[in-house]
Amino acid sequence: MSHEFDDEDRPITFKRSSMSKSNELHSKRRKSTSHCHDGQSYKKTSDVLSSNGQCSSSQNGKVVPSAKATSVKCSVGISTASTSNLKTYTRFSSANSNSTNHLKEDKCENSEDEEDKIPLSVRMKMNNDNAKQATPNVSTLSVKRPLDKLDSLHSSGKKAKLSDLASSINAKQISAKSEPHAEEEEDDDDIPLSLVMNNLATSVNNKSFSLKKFTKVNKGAAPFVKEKEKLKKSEHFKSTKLLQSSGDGQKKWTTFVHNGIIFPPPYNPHGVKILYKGKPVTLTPEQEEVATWFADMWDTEYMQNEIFKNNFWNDWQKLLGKNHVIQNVKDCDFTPIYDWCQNEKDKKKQMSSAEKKALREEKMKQEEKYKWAIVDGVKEKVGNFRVEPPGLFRGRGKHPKTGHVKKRIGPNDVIINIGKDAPIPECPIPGASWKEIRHDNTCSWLAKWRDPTKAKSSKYVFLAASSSWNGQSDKEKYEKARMLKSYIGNIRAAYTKGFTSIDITKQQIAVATYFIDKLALRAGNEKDDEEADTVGCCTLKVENVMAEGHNKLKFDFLGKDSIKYENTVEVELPVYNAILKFQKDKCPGDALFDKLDTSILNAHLKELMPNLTAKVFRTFNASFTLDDKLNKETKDGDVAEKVVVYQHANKQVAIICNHQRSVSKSHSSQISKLSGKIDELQAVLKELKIDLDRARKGKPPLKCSGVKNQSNLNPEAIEKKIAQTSAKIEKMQRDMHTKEDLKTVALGTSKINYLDPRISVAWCKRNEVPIEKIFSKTLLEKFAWAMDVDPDFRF
DNA sequence: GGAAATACTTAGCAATATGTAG
DNA sequence: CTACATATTGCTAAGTATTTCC
Repeated sequence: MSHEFDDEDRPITFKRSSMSKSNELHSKRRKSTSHCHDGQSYKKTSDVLSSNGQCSSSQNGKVVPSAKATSVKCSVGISTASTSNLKTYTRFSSANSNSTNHLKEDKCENSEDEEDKIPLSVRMKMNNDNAKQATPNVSTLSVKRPLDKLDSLHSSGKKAKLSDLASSINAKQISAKSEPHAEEEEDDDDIPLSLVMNNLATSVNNKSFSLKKFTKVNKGAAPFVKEKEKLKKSEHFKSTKLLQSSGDGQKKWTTFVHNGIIFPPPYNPHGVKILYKGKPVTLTPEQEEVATWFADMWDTEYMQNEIFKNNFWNDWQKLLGKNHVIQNVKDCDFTPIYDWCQNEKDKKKQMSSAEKKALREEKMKQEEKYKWAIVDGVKEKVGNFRVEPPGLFRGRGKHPKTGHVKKRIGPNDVIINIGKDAPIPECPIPGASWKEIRHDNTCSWLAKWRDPTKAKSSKYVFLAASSSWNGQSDKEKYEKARMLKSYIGNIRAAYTKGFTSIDITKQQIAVATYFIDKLALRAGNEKDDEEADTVGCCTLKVENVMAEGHNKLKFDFLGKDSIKYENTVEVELPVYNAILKFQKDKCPGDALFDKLDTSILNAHLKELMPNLTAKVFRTFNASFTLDDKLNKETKDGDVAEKVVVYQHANKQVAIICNHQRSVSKSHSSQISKLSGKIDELQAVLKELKIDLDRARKGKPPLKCSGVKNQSNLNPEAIEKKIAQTSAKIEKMQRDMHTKEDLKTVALGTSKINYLDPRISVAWCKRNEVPIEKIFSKTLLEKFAWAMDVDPDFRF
C-alpha cells in the first residue's frame, strides 16, 4: 500500500513561517548503540513480505467423517454458583439527568468551540486560572503535576459543568433492571440498539424509560426522524455523564467491589493416540494436551513457520522426556488427533439450535457474576474476566518465541486488586488460593498475572471499554489531541527550524517529529531481542528509509504487529539532506536516529505543549482528517450516500494510520461471484432493451422466457424494469468496487481508537444520519460520553 | 541516568452473531 | 429454513509512556 502524500492530505497546511526560537532542545545523551559490524544482520526488505504473521486457515485440510453424535464433550465448568453479591448492591442516591443538564452541556460545548478562536496565550491563561495550582506561564511549560492534567485540558466552561454535575451524577446507577433476561424476551427485539444497551449494561433512569416508549412508538413509522429537534433528543444520542476525576492525586476509587475472574476448565483428555513412525503412541494427559494444541493448528499458516514448529517441539520434548519413544517431530503423525478436533467441531456445529442455546445460557449463568464490578457505588462492566487459557503462543511476524507453550494460569499466579472493605473473591479452584490481595486505589485493574511468555510483562484484567474510567480517559485523550491543534503551528515552525540545526540531536529530533507529524508514525520504543524485529520512528534503521532522488524518501519497514509500512513521500530538501547525513557512515541495521529514543523525543515534545507525547499526533491527525473530510465531502443526499461519505473519510484515516487487514480467503471468489451476477444482469438488460424496442413496435417479446410475460408487454412496464435492473447493476458495481477497494484496509481500528466520537456524533446530528449507522452496539456503549455533543462540534 | 517494572492503549484476526438470498 | 456472506464481538499480542528501582 503506497500512498503519495500531497499537501492536500495534510491536516493543516504547512506554513513555513519562521518562528522565534522558543525552544531549546534537550540534549540528553543516549547509550551509544551504534554497532557497525556484522554484515549478516542485514536482512529484510526481500524476505519481509511473507512475514505478516497472518494465519489464514485453509479449510480444506483433511476430510473428516461427520459423526452423528450429538453429545458434546464440553467444558467441565467450575460451578461455584453462589449468588452474586453484586446484585445486592443498589444505589439509592437519586441523580436524575434532566434537560437542564443537556442545555448546560450544549452551552459548554459551544464555549469550548469559541475557545479555539481565542489566542493561545490567553487560553493558556484561562486554563491556568482554572487549575488548582495555577502555573504562572505559558506554552513552553511542562506540567509537573499530573494531577492538574484534567483541569488544564478542560476549558473553564467544561470544568464548571463537571463540578456542577459532580453531585448529581446519574452516570450508571445500579438498578434491578440490570438482569438481561428479564426484559429482553418480549421487548428488546424491536428496540433500537442503544436502548437494549441501556437496559443491559448501564442501568436506566426514569427519563430513559419514557423516552424508550416514545422511540418505540415512532420507530415503525419513520426510521429516520425528520426534524433535527427530535433527532437531537433521540434516545440514540443519549449520553452518559462522566464522573469528574477526583482531582485527588492518583486516587482512582474509594470503594471497589468485584468477584474476581474465571479460570478455564481443566484439561479433559481424549485418549486419541498419535502415530510415531506409523505406530500408535500413548501420551500422558499433559503431553496429549500440548500435542492437541499443535494438531488443531494443522491447517494454519503456523505450520509453515519453522520457528513455531521448533519452539513447539522443544517444549513438547521437555514434556515427553529425554528417553521417550518420540524422538523427532518429523516422524509424528498428528492426523488422528487433528481428526478428533475436527470431529468435535462438527459435533458442535451439528447441535440443534435449542441445544446451543441451552449451552450458551448455562455459560452465561456461570459467568454473570464476574461480568460486573462496582466502583464507588456504580456498577460497571468488566472487560476480560476470563483468564487466558493455556495454548501455543501465537506470536506475530518473526517472533522468536512463537510456538512456545503458554502455560496454564492458576489462582496462585494471580494478584487481585480490590477495595479494602470488599469481600475477597472466592478462589474458584478448590484448594488453591490467590497469590496476593492488593488494595491499590491508584490503579484500575482487577487482577493481573505474570505473562507466561514474557517474563517482564503482566496480563491485566480491566473494566470494559464502556466503563466511566475508560470513557474519561478517552475523552482526555481527544481533548489533548484537540489541544495540539492550537500548538501545531508553533511545533511545525520549531521543527522546520531544527532541520538544519548543527546540533545533531536537535536535528534528529526535528526530523523525527516531522515524520511523526506528517506520516503518523508511531514513536518506536526500544525492543529487546525476545520480540519480533519491528520498528517505529525512533527505532528506524538506516535501510528502512531510502533516498530516491528528487527529495523523495521511500519508507519500508515492519511496524507494530509486523505490518509492513511502505510509502514514498516527497519531503522538504533539508529533511532529505538530513537523512542522507544520518545515514552516512552507517551500516544496515544501525539506528537512523542514533541520538534519539522515545524518552528524549517525548521530553522534547513536552516542552512544546503540556503532556504532549508522540502518539498524540496520530490521534490528532486521524481525528482532524475525519472532521475535515466529513465537512468537505458531505453533500445533500440520502442516508446511504452520507454513510458512504463517512466510510470514505474513515478509509483515508485508515490509510494514514496504516491500518491493514489480510485479504479474506474467500475474497477473490466473492468478487468473481459478484461480477458473474453483474454480467448476468447486463445480459438481462440487453434483452429488455430489445424487448422494449419490440414492444413499442407492437411485437411480442423476443424470448418467452417467463410465464408472467403478459404483464411485461407494455413499454412502460419494460422501461420500469430496465430502470430497476440498471440501478441494481450500478449498486452491485459500486459494492464490488468498494469491496475490492477495502480488501486490505481495516476501518475499525481507527474508529475504535483514533477518531473522536464527537465528530461522528455531531456529523450524524447535522446530517440526520442515525448514529447506529456508524457505531455498533458496543461502540455506542463505549462512546456514551460523547452522545450529547453539540451538533456544531468541530474537532 | 538508565534499565526494568508497571499500567494502560492500540492492533489484527478468529469466533460468533446477524442479515439476507435462495 | 438453510446456507452463505457480512458485521460485530472477543481475544490476546504488541505497542506507548510513566514510574520505580538501583
